[in-house]
Amino acid sequence: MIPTAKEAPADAEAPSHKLLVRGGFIRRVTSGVYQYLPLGWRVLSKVSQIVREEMNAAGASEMLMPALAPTELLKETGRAEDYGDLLFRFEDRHGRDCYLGPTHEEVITDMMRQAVSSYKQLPLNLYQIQTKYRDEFRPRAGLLRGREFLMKDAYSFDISLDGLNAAYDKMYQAYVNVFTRCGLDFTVVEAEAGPIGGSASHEFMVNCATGEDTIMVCPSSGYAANVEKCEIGERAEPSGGFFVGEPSGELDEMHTPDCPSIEDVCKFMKVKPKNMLKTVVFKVVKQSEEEEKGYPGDWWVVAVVRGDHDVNLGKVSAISESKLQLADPAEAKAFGFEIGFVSPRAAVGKHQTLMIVDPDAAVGMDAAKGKPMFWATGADKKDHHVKHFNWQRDLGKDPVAANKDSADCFFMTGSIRNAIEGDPSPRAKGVALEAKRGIEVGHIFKLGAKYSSAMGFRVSGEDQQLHDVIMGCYGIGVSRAVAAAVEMSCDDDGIQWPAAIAPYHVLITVMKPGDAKSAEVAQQLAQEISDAGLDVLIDDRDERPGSKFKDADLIGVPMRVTIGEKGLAEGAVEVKLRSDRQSKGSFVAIGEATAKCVEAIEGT
RNA sequence: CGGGGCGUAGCGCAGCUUGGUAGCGCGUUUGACUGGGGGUCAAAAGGUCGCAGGUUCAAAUCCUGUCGCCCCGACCA
Repeated sequence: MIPTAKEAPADAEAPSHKLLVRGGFIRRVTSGVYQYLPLGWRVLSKVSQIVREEMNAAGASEMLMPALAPTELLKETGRAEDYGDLLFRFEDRHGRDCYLGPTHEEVITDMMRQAVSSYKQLPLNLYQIQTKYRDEFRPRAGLLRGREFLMKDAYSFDISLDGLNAAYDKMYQAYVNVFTRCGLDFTVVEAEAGPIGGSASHEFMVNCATGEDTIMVCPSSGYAANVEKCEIGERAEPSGGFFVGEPSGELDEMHTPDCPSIEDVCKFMKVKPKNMLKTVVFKVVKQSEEEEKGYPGDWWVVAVVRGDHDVNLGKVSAISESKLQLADPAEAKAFGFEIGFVSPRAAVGKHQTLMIVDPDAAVGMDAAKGKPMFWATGADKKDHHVKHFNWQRDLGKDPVAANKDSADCFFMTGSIRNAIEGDPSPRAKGVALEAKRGIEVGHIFKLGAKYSSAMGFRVSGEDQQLHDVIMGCYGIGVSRAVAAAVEMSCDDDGIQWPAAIAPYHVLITVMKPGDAKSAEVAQQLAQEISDAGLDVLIDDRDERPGSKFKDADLIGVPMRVTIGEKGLAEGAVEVKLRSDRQSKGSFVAIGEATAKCVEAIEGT
C-alpha cells in the first residue's frame, strides 16, 4: 500500500507536504488532520523509537494520558481562558465541558498531586508520545502545522530549583541526542517561555530556509535566540548624545488617506521606512507595587522605534517593569492618542505616561551623512503624517534634560525592538548577528511552580514543611520532525531520508518481475540484508523501469539495489545511493551486495 | 480575525462570459507490442458538477443562501 502520485495535490505548497503526499506517506483527512499510511507510519515510528530510547536513557518513564479531559482541570490554572479558540472544546451528552489536550501539564499534575506527597518520591520525570489537538487559526504545510499532531511531552518534578536545573540539563542533552540521531541539522536557541509559562526555555530548530521561524545567531560566540528573545548588543550613543541635532526642515504636515500600514504611508509620502518613527501605545495592566503606591491610576507606555523595526512587547514590559497590553484605540483616543497616527509629541505633557525610545530612533544627527536626521512620523490626527520631525524642537522641551530629571521620568531610551540581521551581537563585540530560518521541533521549559502552586501540588520536605513542586516540561513535535527532515533534505525528484528514520534502508528494484532468476536473487538478497539488521522493501511490481526508478527516488529510501538482466548475466547487481544524483551506480557481485548496503547505511 | 482564491471522475484541470446530450490529461481495467529513468496502440469502466433554495420549457453555467478547502497577513509551540 504505497500509493504514489505523479502530481501533487493542488492544495500543497510546502515541499514536505507535496512529497509526503505524492510518496504515499500521508493523506489529508480534513484541514490540518492527516492519516499515516504504512510508509508514513514507519517513519513516524522510527522517530518515536529514537525519542523513546533517549528519554528512557535519560531516566524518564513512559506513560500514556488521555487526549480527552474535563475542562475543570484547565480552569484550575486559568488556561481554559488563555488558550481561547486554540482549544478543542465541547460538551459531552451530560453537558459536561470537555477538551482535547493541546498539552498535558494539568492532567499530569492532577495525577501527581494524588500520587505523590513526599520529597522522598522525587525527583520524577514522566513522558508520553501522544496525539495532541490544537484548533489552529490556520493549519498549513501538511504535517508542519496540523490541528492533530504527534508529540512527545515530558514533565519533570523536583523538590528544588537545583533539581529542576539538573533535570533540565539532562533533557537538553537528551534532545541533542534525539535530533542528532534523527540526522537533523539543528540549532538550539534561547526562547521566550510563552503561554506555558516559566523561567527559562530553549527551542530546537531544524535549519531550513523554508522554516516558519526566524532565529538570530552570533557567528562568533555561538549565541542563538529566536527573534522575540534575542538581545541586541549595545548600540553606540551618537557623539553628540541621543536626541541632539538640528531640524532637517520645517515641520511639514501631509494628508495621508487610506494608509493603514507604515509601508503605505512611506509609499505615499515617498519616505523610507527607516526614516519613519513608529509609535506604539500600550496600557499598563499591572505594575510593581512600589510604583502602584507612588502613582495610582492608569498608566500608559509609549514605545518608539524606527519604522523598519518591530516593537518587542517583552522588552518594553521588562524595561517599564509592568505588564502591558496594546492600547484599545477608542480608550487611547480619549486620552489623546490617535492610534495609527501617534507621534512622540503625543506623550508630551501627559501624566502617568512613560515614553521609551529605541536607541536607533533616538537619533538627532545622521552620522553617516553628517547632517541633521530626517524623520517622518504621525501628526496625531487621523489620516495625517508629518515630515522633518525633530526631537528637540518638537517635543517642546529638551528631551535630554527631561530624561535626566528624576522627578519627571516620562522619557527614556531603551532597547525595545526585535533584533534584525546585522544588529550587534550581545555576546561578542563588533560582531553582527545573522538571521536564519528554522522549524521548531523541540521546546524545553523550566516551569517552576506555576502549575503546582495553581493546582495545589505540594509535598512535605525534609524540613517537615509543605513545598510547591518545581516542574519542567519538555516537548518534541514528532510528526513535525518528520516533515522537517523532508524540508531539510529533498530535491525535485523526491525525499532523501536520513538513514536513521528512513521507512526502509534498502529498496530492491526487480527489473523483470516475471523472471525466476531475478525473483530468486531478490528474495535471497532481501533475506540477507534483513538478517544484517536493515529494513528492506522489494519492488517487484510489473511496471516500467522508469516508473520504478521515479518512485524509488520519490519515497527516498537511502540505498537502492537493482536486479536486472545486465548484472545477472555476470552474477552482479547494481547498488546506488539515493543521495548520489550523478553517477549511474556501480555493479557488485551478488554476494557482496549486503556488505555494501550495511557499509553505506552505517556510513550515513 | 482581515485580504485573495477554489469546490466538475481517484489526482490535476477545461467547460460557466452568451443556459440546451458531461469533457481533457494522469491513474484504473482488458488486450497487444514493449522492457534501465513515468513507453506505444486499441478498447473499457468511472461524475446526484460541494450542499440547499430560486429564476427558467431547460441550470455545471444565472441569482440567493450555506458548507468545505487553500493561499497571504495578523497570531501562535
